[in-house]
Amino acid sequence: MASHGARGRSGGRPTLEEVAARAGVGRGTVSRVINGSPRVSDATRALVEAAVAELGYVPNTAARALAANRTDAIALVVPEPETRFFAEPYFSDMLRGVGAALSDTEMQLLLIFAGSDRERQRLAQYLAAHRVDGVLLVSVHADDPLPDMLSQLEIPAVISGPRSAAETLASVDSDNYGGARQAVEHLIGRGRRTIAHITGRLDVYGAQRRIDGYRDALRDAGHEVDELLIEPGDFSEEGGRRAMAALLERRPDLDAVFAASDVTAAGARQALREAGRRIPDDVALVGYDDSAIARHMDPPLTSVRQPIQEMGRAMIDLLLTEVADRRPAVSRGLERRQMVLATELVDRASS
Amino acid sequence: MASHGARGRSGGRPTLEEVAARAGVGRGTVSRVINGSPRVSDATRALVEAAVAELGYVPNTAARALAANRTDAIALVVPEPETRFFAEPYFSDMLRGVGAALSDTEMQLLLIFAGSDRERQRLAQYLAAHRVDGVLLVSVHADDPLPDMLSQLEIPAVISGPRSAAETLASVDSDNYGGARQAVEHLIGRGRRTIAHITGRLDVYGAQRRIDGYRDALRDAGHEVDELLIEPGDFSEEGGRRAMAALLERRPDLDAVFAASDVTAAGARQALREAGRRIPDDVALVGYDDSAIARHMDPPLTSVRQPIQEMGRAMIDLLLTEVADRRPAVSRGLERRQMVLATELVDRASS
DNA sequence: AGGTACTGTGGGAGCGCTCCCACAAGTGAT
DNA sequence: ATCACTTGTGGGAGCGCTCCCACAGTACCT
Repeated sequence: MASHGARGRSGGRPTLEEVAARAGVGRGTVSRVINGSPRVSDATRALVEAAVAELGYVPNTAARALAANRTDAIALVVPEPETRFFAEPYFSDMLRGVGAALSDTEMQLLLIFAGSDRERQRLAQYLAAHRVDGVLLVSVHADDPLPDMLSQLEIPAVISGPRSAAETLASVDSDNYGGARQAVEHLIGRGRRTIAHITGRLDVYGAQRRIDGYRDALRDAGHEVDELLIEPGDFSEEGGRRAMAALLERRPDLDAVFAASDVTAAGARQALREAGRRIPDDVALVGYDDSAIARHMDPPLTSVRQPIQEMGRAMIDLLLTEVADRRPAVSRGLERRQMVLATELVDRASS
Repeated sequence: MASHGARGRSGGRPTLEEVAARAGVGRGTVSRVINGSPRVSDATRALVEAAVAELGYVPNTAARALAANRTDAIALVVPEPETRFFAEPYFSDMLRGVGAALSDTEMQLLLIFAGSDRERQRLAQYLAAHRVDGVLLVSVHADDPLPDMLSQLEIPAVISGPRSAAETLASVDSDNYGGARQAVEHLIGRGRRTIAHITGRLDVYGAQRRIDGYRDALRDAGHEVDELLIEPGDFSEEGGRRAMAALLERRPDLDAVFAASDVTAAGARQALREAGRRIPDDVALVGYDDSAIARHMDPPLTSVRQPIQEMGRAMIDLLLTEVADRRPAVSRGLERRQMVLATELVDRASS
């Protein structure tokens, strides 16, 4: 049938040249029409479009990539094992936002996991080959070499959750400081007096910002900040349980807890229950993320919602701008592009 | 270290030609080394490899794709909305298996959702542009036009779960018939006498096979098959609930139920509970999929496990063979390639 | 009349590969 | 010595685009 050896004149997919011949114009003109250049008369454009439709012409991506030195693809790099990716609603929401923002584009999204060393290796190779025009980085730890590799290769990148206040990459983040303030102010407003905080991993910038927000909210309300009420966690359930137990031992009189994540709050709840404290009667509990866990907890957990889908959109916006400008924002000496999106407190029965 | 400034003519990435110059050989020879051709002497190979390492050469994928007319990429097409994808462990397991099988390959995996019409449109465009060498199709309904489109475009494809016994595409499936038999034989072995079956969607081939397995297992054990004990479901929880209620009304004396999916079993459990039947004391319950639901049900659900990761691997094996052979298996007139993998009964407290 | 500026168009020159033919050199049978 | 292979190698000819220069045509000045 169709494809024997010599895929000659008319056998395979139509080429630009064939469309040009059909429309009775030159190759350049067809290219202009395909790429939406304004420098084509309406009559010619119509002619070309007809030919394209008749032949069912679809541009050859490889040829375009080779000639134009771009791939029309960006990667969403997840430096976590796949399991984490599927377990945490954060990622799927992010993917949704990114996908939505990309759907009006010709850009294609690649999902790349870099959890294992092996996968890291592959990714490095991949990036070195410049197989994507830009990279979206989510969930990056402070000491990850990935961002630097990206700068080195001059690949535009946007990070969700800057690594520090001095983040050099373009970044999108939710307002961790403000979110923490909301949580604490809410608890104060409910009449709680002794409010503890179980932090996230201390090497995560966002976790630090939440601590800052916690402190400032108390201070601004005229409470003093008792360092004994701050206990480090690590975003995990077990960490939350341990931290809560420690806090209860140290300050049995506490009447509220702000946990740095919903999962942490779940752990804390467990410890509270074991200690015979009722939620919210004895101790009010507020989490962070507004994940499915929060909605299904017993009692449902008051939590700080991050606009994750919107963050995904914002990342794409930033990235596409940089890609269009053909180099990372920082190397153009432009003002650093850091976006911070507002959070929202979702009030449920736990507080 | 490796990459300082003046690399070759223009300062960009090194090309084949530059590697050739550096190694003092011809372009063709370098290409041969890169692609692992045996027709290169060991001495020359060493020379070229050294040059590659020194220059940090990485092949240009676009150029290769253009010249060789292949993309070294395959797509995993999920004709479902993203939400389903993340909700069902089936997909993540599949992805794991596929990823693992692909990790020794140069092949790149693309994850493409085609849940909405819009996404469908994009996918069609994508396939028409031949941007992948092959396609993995999961969760395809009987009337989906996708498989035909693929054949039309002569894109190699492997489907998980054939659409019928006469599936033309290469396919991988678990042994639905055998799995159902295992479930029913298990119930018979436990001394159950009146075993009902809540089916899956009847337009899904696998669901039909499970009904066949149910029937034959009963027959072979000397039981007669009572059609009143077979109630159609649709794989959903609500469907399971409804079906169970209908069965209880019709045959209040039943003492076991084989449900076509864990989710269905969850619905059935609800109906049983409402009717005051205890599990497994009054009615034994067996599901299908061995999903997280099964493990977390109360009581934990006996279920038929499908080797989903292995299925992913098998799909890749089939697909890569077809891709290497450059056209769909069926058009080569080869024996159809249908793989069927064994299932395993996971015995828990519900039976 | 000539000059200048634009708009629309055609087509050459690559982009960096793979494929394949040509050919030199070696090997062994006749 | 001739022929017939085999092995290893070089490099031409594309693959189907984009980029950009050249140039015809038109418009509006001097």
